[in-house]
Amino acid sequence: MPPNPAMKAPLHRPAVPSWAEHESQMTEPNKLTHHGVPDHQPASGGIAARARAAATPQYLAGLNPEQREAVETLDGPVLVLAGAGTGKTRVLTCRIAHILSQGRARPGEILSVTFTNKAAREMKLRLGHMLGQAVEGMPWLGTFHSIGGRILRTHAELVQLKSNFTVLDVDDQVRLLKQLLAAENIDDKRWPARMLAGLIDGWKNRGLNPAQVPPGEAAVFGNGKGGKLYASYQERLKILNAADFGDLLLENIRLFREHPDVLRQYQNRFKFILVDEYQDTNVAQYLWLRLLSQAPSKACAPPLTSPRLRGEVDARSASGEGDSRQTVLVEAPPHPDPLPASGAREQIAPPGMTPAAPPKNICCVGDDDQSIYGWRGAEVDNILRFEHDFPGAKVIRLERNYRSTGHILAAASHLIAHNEGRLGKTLRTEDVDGEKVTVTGAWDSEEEARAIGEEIEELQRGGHKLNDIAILVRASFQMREFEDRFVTLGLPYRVIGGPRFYERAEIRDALAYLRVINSAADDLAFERIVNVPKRGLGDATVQMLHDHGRKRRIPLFEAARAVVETDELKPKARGSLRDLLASFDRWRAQREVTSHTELAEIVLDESGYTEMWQKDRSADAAGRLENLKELVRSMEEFENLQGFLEHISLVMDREGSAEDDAVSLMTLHSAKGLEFDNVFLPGWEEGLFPSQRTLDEQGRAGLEEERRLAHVGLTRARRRAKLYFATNRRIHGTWSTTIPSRFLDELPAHNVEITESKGGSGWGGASGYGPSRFDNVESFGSSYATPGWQRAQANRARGQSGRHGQAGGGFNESQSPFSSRSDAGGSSRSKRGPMVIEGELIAKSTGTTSEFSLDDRVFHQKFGYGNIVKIDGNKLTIAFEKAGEKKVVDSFVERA
DNA sequence: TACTACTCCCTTTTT
DNA sequence: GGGAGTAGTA
Repeated sequence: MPPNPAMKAPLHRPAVPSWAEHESQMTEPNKLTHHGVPDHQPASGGIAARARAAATPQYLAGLNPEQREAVETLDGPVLVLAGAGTGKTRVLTCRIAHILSQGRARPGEILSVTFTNKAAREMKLRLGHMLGQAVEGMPWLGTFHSIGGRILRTHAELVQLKSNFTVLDVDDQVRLLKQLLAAENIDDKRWPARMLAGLIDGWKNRGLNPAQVPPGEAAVFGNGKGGKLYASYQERLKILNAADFGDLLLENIRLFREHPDVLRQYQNRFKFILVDEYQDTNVAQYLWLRLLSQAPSKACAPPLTSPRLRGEVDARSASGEGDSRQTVLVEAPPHPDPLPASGAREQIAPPGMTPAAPPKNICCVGDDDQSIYGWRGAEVDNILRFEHDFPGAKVIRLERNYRSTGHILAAASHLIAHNEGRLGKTLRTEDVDGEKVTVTGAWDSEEEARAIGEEIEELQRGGHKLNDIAILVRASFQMREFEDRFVTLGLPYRVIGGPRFYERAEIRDALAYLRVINSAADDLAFERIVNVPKRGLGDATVQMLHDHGRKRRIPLFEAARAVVETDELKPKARGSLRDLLASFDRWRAQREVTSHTELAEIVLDESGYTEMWQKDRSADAAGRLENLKELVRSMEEFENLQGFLEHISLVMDREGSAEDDAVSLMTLHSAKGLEFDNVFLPGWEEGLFPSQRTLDEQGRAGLEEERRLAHVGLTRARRRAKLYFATNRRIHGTWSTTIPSRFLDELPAHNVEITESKGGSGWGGASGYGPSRFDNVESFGSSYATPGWQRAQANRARGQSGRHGQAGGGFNESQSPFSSRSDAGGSSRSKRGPMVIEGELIAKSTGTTSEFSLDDRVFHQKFGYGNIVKIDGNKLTIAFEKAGEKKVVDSFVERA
C-alpha cells in the first residue's frame, strides 16, 4: 500500500516561470469563459460592462451578500473577519477569480499567501475547479515561506547567499548551535542549544536581526552571550550558504530595506495581495506584507528611504532602545515583561500614510477568535488593529455559519464571549438546533477512552462513517490512550499531525547525501551522514575534520580530502573515509549522466544506507524503507536535483490517505480549518485544558488563547460535539485528581446536556454538575454484537490492523479485545482481565488453529521480528527481539 | 568506537 | 511512564 499517495500530486514544482507563456493569453478577454467564469472586456466600460453587471457571474451566484461584498470590493484595503465555517476559503478563491475575470490583474500580479502548504494547495485546487488550468499560472500563491524563499533565491547575492542555498530544518539548526556553544565554552547542559534555537526563532518571528534584539533580552541566554551567539549563528549560516525558516522572511525584509529598487519591482508587480489566516501573522510577516503593500514609489519617495517609514519599521522591530514591544491593543493582559506598554504601535502606522502612498489592494482574511498560535509569535494584534494600520480599510464580517447546528454554535459563541480582547462577531446559523452539546464525566482517562470508543461504535452502528468522526485533544500525550483503546477494539484510526515526512530520520539522512552531492560545502549534511551507516568514523574523526576545517577555513568535505592524504587518522578510519570521498566523487560524476531519481537510488544503494535498514530488525524498518521509496518517487515531480532540494524542505508534507474509513485523532491545533460531523473533545479539565502552563506563563492572555482553542474545537463539529472530562488522569506517570475545566462552566446551560456516563465512579460536585456514579458497567464488556468484535474478526481474516497498515494491532494481556471487561466503579483498577477467560473466548470464537508452527520467525507491525515460542489455537506467544515476549493473535503477524 | 545504563523532563507546531 | 539524550564502560 502506498503510504503516502497524497504526496505525489501536490508537491510544488520548481518555480519555473511557466506563466510567462500563458500571460499573453490572459489579455484575451474570453480566455476564462469555459469553466463558468464569464468573459469580460478589459476595462472598457460601456455596454459590455453593463451587460456584465446585469448577469451575475456564476462564481458569484452562490455567495451571500457579505461574502459577495468581500469578493467584489477590490479597491483599497479590506479586512474580512470570517468566523468559523463562514466560507472563508470560498471568499478568497472567488475573489481571485473575480480579479482575473474582471481583467484587473493577471495571475502573475496577484500575491496570495497562506500559512500552510495544505491551505495553498486547497486554494489552488479550488481555483482550478473555477478557472480550469489557469491556476498553473498562479505563481505567487503559496506560503509566506515558500514565496519569501523564492524571492530570496532570485536575489540571493544581495543578502550574501548563493541562489542554491540550503534551507535548514530545526535539527540542522540545533546541531549548528551546539557547535557554536562549544566554541564559546558554554555548558550546553545549562544552556541547551534547543533553547537558543527557540530564542532565535522568536527574535526572527519578531523581525529582529542580531543588532536589534534588546540587550536585556539577548543577555538572558548563556550568561549574556545570547546576542553574540545569534550574530555568529547568522555568520555561520552565510558561510554554509544556508538559511533557516525565519531567514526566509527576515532576510527578505532586509533585502527589501537595503535594496529599494528590488522592493519597488515587487510592489509594481503585485496589484493585489491576499492573506489567509491573518490572525496568525507574526511581526516579521506583518512587516513583509507592509513593505509589499505600499504603493510603488512613483507617487512618493522610495518607501524605505522615507524617514517616516523607516521609523515605522524600526519601531516595529525594536532597535534595541528598550521600547521594543508592540503594546497589546485591547487591554493589555498582565505581562511578565516590564517593557513600557506605551504607544510603540502608534508610530507604526501614522495616519498620514495614506495620502502620499495609498495602500495597495490588500485583502486580509482572518478570525481573531481562532488565533491560537500566539505562543509561536503570532500577533492577534495585527488583526485587531488592521483598520488602524490600513486607513480607510473596509471591514466585512462574515457571521453566517454554514457548518454547525444551532446548539453547537450557541455553545461556541457563548464560550468565546468570555474573551475580552476580540473584535466581536456573532455567528449565526439557519440550521436546525440539532443535538445539544454533551458533557460527560469519566472516572479516569482510561475510562474516558473506553466511553468514547463505545460512542464511536454506537455511531458506527447508526451508519456513520468513521471519516466523519474526530477526536481532538489538547496535548498529544492524550492520544496514546485512544490509540491503545482503538488498537484493542480494532477500530481504524489515523493520527493527523505528528512528525512530518521530511522530518523523519531516514528522509533527512537521504536528503543529507543528496545535499552533499549538490553542495560540498554543506557541512551539516556531511556531518549527518559521515557515519551513517556506521563506517567507524566516530566523534573523534569528525572532531578532527572540524579542527582542520576551521584552521584552514574550508568545508568539512574538503578537510576530509586533505586529511586522508595524511596519516593523522588510524588506517581503518582513513580507509573508510577515503572510500566515502571516492563515492561522493563518483556520484557527482554520475549526476551529469543519470537522472536525479536514478542517482538517488544509486546513492542510497551504494552508500549502504538501504542495506542498513534492511538489516535493521526493529519494527519500523520496513516503513522507513517504504518512505525512502516514496522519497525517490516524489523526486520525479522535479526537474533536477537542485530543484528538488530547493523545495523539499518547504513544501514536502505528508497527508494521511483519506481513502480508508478511519477515525481522525489529532490535537486541537491541527484541527483548525477542518470539520467533522461528530467531534469528541476529551480532557476538559483544569490544568490540562486550559493548560496550567499557559496560564502560568501567559496569564490572562494565555487563558484567552486557550478559550479560543476551545472555540476552535467546538466549531469543528457539524452535528455533534461531545465533551469529556476525567476525574483522575495520569500526568507524567503519576495519577492525579483533576477538576472539570472552567470552560465547561462557561457553556450555556440551555445548549448543553450533562450525560450520565455509563460507568465509573464519582467526580465531585465541584463544577456544579453534581455527583454521579458510574456503575452500569456491562456495556463495556465484550459483546459479540459490537462493531469492534466484528472488525476484529474481519481484521483477523484480512490479517491486518487499523492504522494505515502501519502501527499494528495485536495485543498482550493488558490490551486484549477480549479482556476489556471494565472493573470501573472501584478505585482498584486492575488492568488485565483474567487470562483464562480470554483464552476460552478466543478458542471459542475463532475455532481455527494457527497456520504457524513453533519457532517460526515472524514479523509484527508494532513489535518487530520474533520467534514463536508457544501456540495456543490462533494465539501465539512470540519472543520479540526488541519488544520481549508478547501474546499476539496470529492474524497480526506475518511470516518473516 | 559502540553499546548500555541512568537521568531528566515532560503543551500546542508551521515553515 | 517513557523517550531522548548523555555518561560511562567494554
